[in-house]
Amino acid sequence: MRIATWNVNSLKARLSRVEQWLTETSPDIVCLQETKLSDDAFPAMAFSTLGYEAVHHGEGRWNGVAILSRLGISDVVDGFAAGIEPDTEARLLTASCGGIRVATVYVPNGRELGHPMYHHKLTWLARLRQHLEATADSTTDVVVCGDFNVAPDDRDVWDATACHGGTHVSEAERSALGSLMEWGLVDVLRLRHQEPGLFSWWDYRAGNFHRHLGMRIDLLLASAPLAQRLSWVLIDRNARKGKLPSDHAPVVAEFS
DNA sequence: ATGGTCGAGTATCGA
Repeated sequence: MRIATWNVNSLKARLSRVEQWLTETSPDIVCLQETKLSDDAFPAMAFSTLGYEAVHHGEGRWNGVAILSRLGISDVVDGFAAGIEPDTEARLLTASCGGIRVATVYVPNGRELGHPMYHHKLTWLARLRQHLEATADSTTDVVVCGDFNVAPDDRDVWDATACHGGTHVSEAERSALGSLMEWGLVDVLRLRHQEPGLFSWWDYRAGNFHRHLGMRIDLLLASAPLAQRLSWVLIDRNARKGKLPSDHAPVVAEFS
């Protein structure tokens, strides 16, 4: 079973590249973020043609998340589970696909340290943990993947000194991500690859991609029993190259 | 020269 996550930075602008990538990569389950589409504008037919059922939770101009599956889709939840303070934005979508509880997440960026949106980011991550507690239990295989807007440790940024003092690397953000993972999730890329410099996002500006100035902020987290079935995992840098790329590369993992 | 580019939409804002 092959599972992928990709922040596409506008599915409208990226559709032809996404279609091409799906054909080449053949994932069974795909989590998308930043579709920037309303539900009405979501191109379900394009994915159906490629063999995917799809669900989308969007708002139009910003945010927007989707799940594509070749293994069926059921028990869909838009946003946080009942009983948790609702999100005013479309950043979370959960569904069951082929026996796995799958959540696609687009964590708030945070803007800058101390900004109201930074505090919102921290509480959002705490609510995501509550959501997992409400929507899955220890007997369920779970995947939580997407754009976390947090680099888990200093190996995950091009220069820890240069990044210090900004968002994505603060202790509070890393701690909030850690709390989420303590629910019982494993960062599967680090099961196979320990080296620094494995990035999933590069700013469009200043030729950062070609200068290797990036961060690993797109994570594929799996519950421990599922993580033990990991066959391989990679970040597909090739998808960041060429014409009209997203500023994020997909992360793909294969489970036996 | 302390920016640099995208994508939303059409003036700026968000990332």
